[in-house]
Amino acid sequence: MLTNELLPGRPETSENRKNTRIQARNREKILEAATDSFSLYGYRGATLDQIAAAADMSKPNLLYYFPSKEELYLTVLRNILEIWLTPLRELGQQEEPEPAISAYIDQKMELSRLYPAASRVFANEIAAGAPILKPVLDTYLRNIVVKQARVIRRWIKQGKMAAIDPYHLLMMIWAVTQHYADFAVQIDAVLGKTLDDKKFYYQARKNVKRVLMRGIFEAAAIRGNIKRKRGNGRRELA
Amino acid sequence: MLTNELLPGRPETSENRKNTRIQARNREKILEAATDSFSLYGYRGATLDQIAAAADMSKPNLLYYFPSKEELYLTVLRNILEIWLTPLRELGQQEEPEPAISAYIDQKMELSRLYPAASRVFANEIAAGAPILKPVLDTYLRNIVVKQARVIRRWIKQGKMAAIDPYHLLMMIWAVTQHYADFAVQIDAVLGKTLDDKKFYYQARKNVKRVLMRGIFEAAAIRGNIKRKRGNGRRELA
DNA sequence: TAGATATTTGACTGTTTAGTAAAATATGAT
DNA sequence: ATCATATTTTACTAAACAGTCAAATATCTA
Repeated sequence: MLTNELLPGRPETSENRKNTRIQARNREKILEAATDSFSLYGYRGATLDQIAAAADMSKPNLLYYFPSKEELYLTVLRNILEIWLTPLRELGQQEEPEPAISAYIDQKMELSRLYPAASRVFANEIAAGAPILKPVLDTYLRNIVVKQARVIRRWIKQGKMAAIDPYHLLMMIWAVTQHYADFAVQIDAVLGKTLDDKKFYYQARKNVKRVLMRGIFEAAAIRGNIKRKRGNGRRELA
Repeated sequence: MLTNELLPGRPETSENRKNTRIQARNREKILEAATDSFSLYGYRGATLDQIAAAADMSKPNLLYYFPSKEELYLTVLRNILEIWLTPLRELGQQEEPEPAISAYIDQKMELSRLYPAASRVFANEIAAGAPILKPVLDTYLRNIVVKQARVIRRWIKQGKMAAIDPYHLLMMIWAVTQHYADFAVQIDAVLGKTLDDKKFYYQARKNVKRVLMRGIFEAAAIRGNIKRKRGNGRRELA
């Protein structure tokens, strides 16, 4: 697993993990309960008593599977990172920007639908100053983003999309798609809908893509950019 | 103050608040420290000891000004609501959509720049299931949003903007603008910049508006919408 | 079925938490 | 300066917290 190296603590290996059915089932139950608790209350606000109760076992039993609250949190974060980074790595591997960005938005929306609690754990970790993830963001995430930004910049130079700064473009996509998970309660309060509602999910995705894709690929903007870009030699965008 | 009625607890009145200079100064110091703490750790994760230390006073002294942790949190939330709802109320009061939405995005970006910690407290409250704000979201926020959505729908019918569902449109604006506050640490880790950097702030705003405004006001999309809308009598958008 | 090992739990510890009580100190008006 | 009142602090409580320990129970293998 790639993310094993990205975070401290003792990752799962065949040596320190007993591979019984009970182990697998209970670890899964605990991780689910922990993701929910951390997503609601953050690392400090979540309690092992509560997580243990939600996983239907005693606290010492939970600590039999995860030696400490921090180790449990690290495991949750590792899983989230794995899920979150995969689509981003694939973004720049495609030839044409339109299907690439369209697919990326689809994937991010799907993640918000499938793992809303995980999204909130991530958001919480960032809001808390990323005490655990900071080193990963500084190095690993940064590298991926820089790489994807280069690809996007090439697409812009080729006149295939509007001259949007790649970094802000990526952040906008993250912001909009993750919003549906992170602010699900607010959306539910105002509209009475969540992404679990299929119709609402498709409607959200359609509107998001309509605005973003038009904003990025509007013909006039692309032509205008090429003309302007010819005039000066600056590499900096936006 | 409008938001006094929106949340429970004892709001500030001239009767229960002594209007001395010391009161005003210390209450302000406490609210600043509390906003920081709540933004980092959420309601449950924040501690009065820490807040008191950050405000340079003993915990009992803090409790002299705010009778409980919850009352302190309520006061912080009340301030945030006041700041956050004002621009939204003004959005639909203008005649033309383009300057209205443009100004709204500007205002939201400005709030993210000026009050990033407040933005994170709000995000945290929502992520935690909005235990306090739920009633406000269900009624007050919902009413404002429904009202603004009606105005936006009228603009669309008049062919002044593309047929984006007003609710999703508002959420996209919230998502993108608040992202710069809520994920400031991530942005700083990847780009080495925050909204405190003036150049970065203007660059962020320019790119955000470029994508969103084009997505909403692209000429072809608006014309296309009018033609389509003429064909059928459906009111539902998107 | 017996023995070894894996799993689970009740009872506990030391620490941190929100909040209290009462006394000490500072401030402002006369 | 004096007194009433406002502010601050020290010492405390009860509950909640992460984590330990040893004993009890379940499961698996021979």
